Amino acid sequence: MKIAEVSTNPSVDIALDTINIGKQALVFVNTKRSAESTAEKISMKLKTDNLELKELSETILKALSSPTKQCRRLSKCVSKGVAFHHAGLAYSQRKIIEDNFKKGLIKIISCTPSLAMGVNLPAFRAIMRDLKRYGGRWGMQWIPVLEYHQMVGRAGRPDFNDDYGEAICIASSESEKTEVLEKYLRGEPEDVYSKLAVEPVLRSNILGLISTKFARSKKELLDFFKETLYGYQYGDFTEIEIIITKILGDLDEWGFIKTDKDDFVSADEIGEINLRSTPLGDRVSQLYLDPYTANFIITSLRRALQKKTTEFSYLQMVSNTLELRPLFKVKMKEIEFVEAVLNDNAFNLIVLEPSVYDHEYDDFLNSIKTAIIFEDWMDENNEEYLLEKYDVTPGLFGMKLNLADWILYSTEELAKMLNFNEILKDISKTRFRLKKGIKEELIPLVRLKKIGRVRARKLFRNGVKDIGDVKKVDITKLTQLLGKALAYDLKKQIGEEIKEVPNGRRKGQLGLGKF
DNA sequence: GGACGGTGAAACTTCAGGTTGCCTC
DNA sequence: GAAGTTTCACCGTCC
Repeated sequence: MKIAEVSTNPSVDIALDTINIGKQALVFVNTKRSAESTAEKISMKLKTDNLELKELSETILKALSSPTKQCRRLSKCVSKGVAFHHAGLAYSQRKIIEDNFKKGLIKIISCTPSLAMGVNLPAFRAIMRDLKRYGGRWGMQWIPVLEYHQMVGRAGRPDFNDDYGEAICIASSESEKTEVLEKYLRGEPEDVYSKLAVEPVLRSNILGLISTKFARSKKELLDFFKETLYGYQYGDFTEIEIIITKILGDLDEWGFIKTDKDDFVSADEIGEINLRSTPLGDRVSQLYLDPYTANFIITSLRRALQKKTTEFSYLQMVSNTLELRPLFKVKMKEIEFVEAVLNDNAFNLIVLEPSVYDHEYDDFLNSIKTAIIFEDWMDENNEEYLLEKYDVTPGLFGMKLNLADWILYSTEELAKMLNFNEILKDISKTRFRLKKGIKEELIPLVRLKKIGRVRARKLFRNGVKDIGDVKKVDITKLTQLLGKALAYDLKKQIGEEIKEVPNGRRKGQLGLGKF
């Protein structure tokens, strides 16, 4: 098969050819940046004046309260029927792209593996530009065969009367071509390994089994794991026993379980030791927290009781948990700035700072940067600001925000269990402000339904600063600020019923949607 | 003469992804 | 390891 060479870039050419034959394609690349630039390159070769696409492009641009450069770039591509797709996109934008690719409106998506892993979006062609990916200190690595299968599996849309699909790998040389053939076309996929083998998961599961009284002794625990895929793969049970014993020791030390070791038991009996979870352990298990993280939080909170803390202290603690990884990385040019913030906050931190020479130090700095970003969000900076300043995309940020909220919720719960009442308020306040992305002064307003950070700030700027002000303010002024429906709704929320003047929108009448 | 803009090569920087809790309209 | 981005030297043009 011969494909017209329109550009110097084979994947662009194949994508354009796909459009020419009236089909759709997915282009898989190995970085977010590549996904964007490839989509851009393809779209630049295209001309369309499709009205539907134009509308779609507008919707995408307006997905966030203020568009980021990422939104603008995506919107521009979409106006030509091309899109990029990766975890950095806002959730709503991802959804729009997926839906409109299914509908056939968007012809090409250039994407990272996010698409192959998640949603099922079949296309006539799956173009695999990159089969290698950066793997840290191992340099560029071939991606797993399983992942290759995921991508190939997207080729062909039986429901669109395609009786076949095309999966195309792009090799940069003759030798690479041979390698691809050997590894992916003729090669065997890797074995599937149990996820239980990851220590945090194992820890959580052991605590869970004890907490639910599913396992009452080490022997019962061992029996359980022997039956799992994990036990099957590990094969050597003495090895498993050593790991389980170590974890039990940790759980005991952290106060999440109790063993009967205080009573005298002989070595033979040790397998029969009675295991019980403590109320604290039960809560940790209910919260789905990794016990290691739970212990980390508790020790940090103990430190918080001893010293002056700020909201930054808690944000940094949260950023330092395993759950939030991978963190936002400190870029070369940011090191100085991040270290300066670290110095300013050093006295308030409740997490011990590792030595500069420690290999953990990098991640510690990353946790500072992540906390800085959270703090900026609480200071009411928007997604556009975060992208410009830190190169943090809305999608990834949203994900971290959600995680941080969960960890702060768990922190709150643990503090309650331990009666750390002095700091409880600070934790809740931090969580609330982070979740809403607001300064302290907006807290009362945001508690109202349908009032988020943007509307609350608007009200505040216009002198409506709390519930009392909402009561006092004239309905006309409120309508000016928020629109009629919302203004009346707000008055209603605070228990003030105002008769609606006629000529308003009738009940059940809806505005025109975007589609 | 100097400000400005375009161009291309060299230097530099960075690199995929996502499940968990709980609540509320 | 490679792509994408930034930087910088160089040159031409215009006022």
